[in-house]
Amino acid sequence: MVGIVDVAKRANVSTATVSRVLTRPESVTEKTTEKVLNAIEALNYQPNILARQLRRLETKTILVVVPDITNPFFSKVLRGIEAVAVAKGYQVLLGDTGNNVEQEKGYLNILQQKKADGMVLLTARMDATAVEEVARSFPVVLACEYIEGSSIPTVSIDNISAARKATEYLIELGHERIGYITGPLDSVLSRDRLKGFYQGMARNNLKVDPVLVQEGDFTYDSGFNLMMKFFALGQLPTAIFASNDEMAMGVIKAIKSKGLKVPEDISVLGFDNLKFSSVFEPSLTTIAQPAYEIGENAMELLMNLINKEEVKQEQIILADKLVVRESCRNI
Amino acid sequence: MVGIVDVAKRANVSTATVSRVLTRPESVTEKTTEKVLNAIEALNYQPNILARQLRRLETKTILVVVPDITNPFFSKVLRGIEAVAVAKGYQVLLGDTGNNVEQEKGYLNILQQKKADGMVLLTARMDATAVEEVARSFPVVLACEYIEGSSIPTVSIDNISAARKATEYLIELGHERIGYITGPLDSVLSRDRLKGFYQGMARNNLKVDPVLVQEGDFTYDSGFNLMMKFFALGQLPTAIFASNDEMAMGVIKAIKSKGLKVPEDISVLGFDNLKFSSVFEPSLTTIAQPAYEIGENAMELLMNLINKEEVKQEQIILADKLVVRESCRNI
DNA sequence: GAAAAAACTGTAAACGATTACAATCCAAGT
DNA sequence: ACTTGGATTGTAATCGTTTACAGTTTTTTC
Repeated sequence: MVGIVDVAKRANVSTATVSRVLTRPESVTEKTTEKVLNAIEALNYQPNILARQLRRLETKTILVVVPDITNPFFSKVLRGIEAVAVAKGYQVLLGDTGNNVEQEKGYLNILQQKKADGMVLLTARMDATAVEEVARSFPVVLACEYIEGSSIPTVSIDNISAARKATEYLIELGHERIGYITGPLDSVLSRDRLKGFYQGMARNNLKVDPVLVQEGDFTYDSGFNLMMKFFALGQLPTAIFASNDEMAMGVIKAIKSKGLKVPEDISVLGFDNLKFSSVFEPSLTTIAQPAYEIGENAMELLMNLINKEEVKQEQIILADKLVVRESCRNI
Repeated sequence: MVGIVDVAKRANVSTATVSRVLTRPESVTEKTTEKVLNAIEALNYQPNILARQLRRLETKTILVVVPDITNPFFSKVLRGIEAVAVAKGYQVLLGDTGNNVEQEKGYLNILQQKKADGMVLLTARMDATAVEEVARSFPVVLACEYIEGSSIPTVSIDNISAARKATEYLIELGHERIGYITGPLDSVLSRDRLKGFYQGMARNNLKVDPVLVQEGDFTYDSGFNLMMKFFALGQLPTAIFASNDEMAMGVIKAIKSKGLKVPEDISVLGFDNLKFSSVFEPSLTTIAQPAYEIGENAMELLMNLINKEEVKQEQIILADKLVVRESCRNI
């Protein structure tokens, strides 16, 4: 292994000078710079980042905790994060929890052990106090999710208003008997969307039939199964609002499997605007989240925290958008 | 920041002992262990991993270079990698290249600078010699892709035989005039699948019409556009083999847009078996790759390299599978 | 040309753990 | 009681950089 001392020896300078050539070239003569660079070249020297990190007490690494990397929505957020991270000279350490709360907790340690300079959480199902505890001493930002009553910086859309908007869109189309399929209710995000649904109904003086509100888990299968459950119960709604696109697709498949048509017989509305949602038949009317931008913003927020710059805005709310396609129509 | 010396002081032992309690508890008395643990507890001490890493010259981190994390196939491979990585006490550093060859090269440095103990590449479009150079001094394994004539350990399916098998399936169904849409031809993987297609045709004494072989880039749009090109050229094939599912969907959309039906008028075959492929209408007949297992195997191979264990098998070929659904039928 | 200022370079102490080696302790064997 | 040897523990070197501070050289100024 060739180290800085080897370079220093070969170039006939001190290790300090070598280090300076690498980190603050303007502080050293052109002549010495050249000598040093030659030596580096000749020896094919690569500084050991670990040593630098230890000395500087920073890792230039951030940890991203994702509930499921396989979910295209999250991977898009992740990409936004990664893009600005590398632009700022940071690397991304990946923490996929597989939707497992225990693993989620485990990743908190990585921060405390100084293996990363900061963390962005795309999931916050674990003990809120544990997160807050860590956030007190280390840079942490939440993306997509948030923790109620916490002051941890957050970037997300306004799930409540988005769901309300979508619900009211269905109501405008003349639907009154609307079914709703939630995400897992241990996440605030799911609860917020549900809240938005209730608000939309209430504002228009419509009653929500409790049997038409069912808890799913964001998977295609749960959408399919819950729709089948609606069929089994008799009493169909005229429209279904599924709290993500994947479940919406399951719902539609279930409807088709009964020989009915979407949107002619039942309208279906999704949430996320996956790439595939426009390809699906019928193409999905859905709420689009700016996934990539959420990632970018989260990372920028984190950079501010890490650099102890003033954080102007602690809660960034990005705009969502209702994308109207074919899966909903007036009654 | 509370360090090991603080703990040592409070427990009235040396730093060496504290370290031992943490790393080899069996080498220290029960009584002292307890004292130390108490002190650790009281001070809420977390060892600084950087320091340990520097001393041990290992990072317990591996780098995964992915062409596009947003692609569900790659994210599934990644998940397989991550799962065995964390099981073995390693973390995953993510390198998304955005299909950009320059960025790909950049990630090689991370290894050389010792920020990771090893690397798995899910893409190998860059200069083969550069990769080999790095692989000589550091643990590297390739997954999905491979480098021709190189001895870098690899895990993938046999793309040639898989594509040949798929082609022959179409031929069995009676198709003779078959179109093929390749992936980007700067990747071996794409060239292999193309080779398999040619082989399948040749074995059955069928001529390949050169205009029916077009280069795509694995995106939905390229599938759509190339199919439209086939229409524009007149002279339609009776079946299209697209070298991934996303393009196959584009192809099908294009066919439908012309008022034709799949598979009644034209059969379409894909490759990858994405989650959505079974939901798509018609559901796709396709080649299934064991994405998760590829990831697992790659990581296990890498572990062997890192631990300098003997690597029994340098090239692991996993089984692919033709999944027959609705998008192809006999002529 | 000497003094002062500026620019550059070198010495050595960090960073915070691990671990080779030395020192000590303690029980068992004589 | 006195070795002996194994089990614990402590001392201090070490990993490979960065950087405060000191020392040296060069440039500027009068």
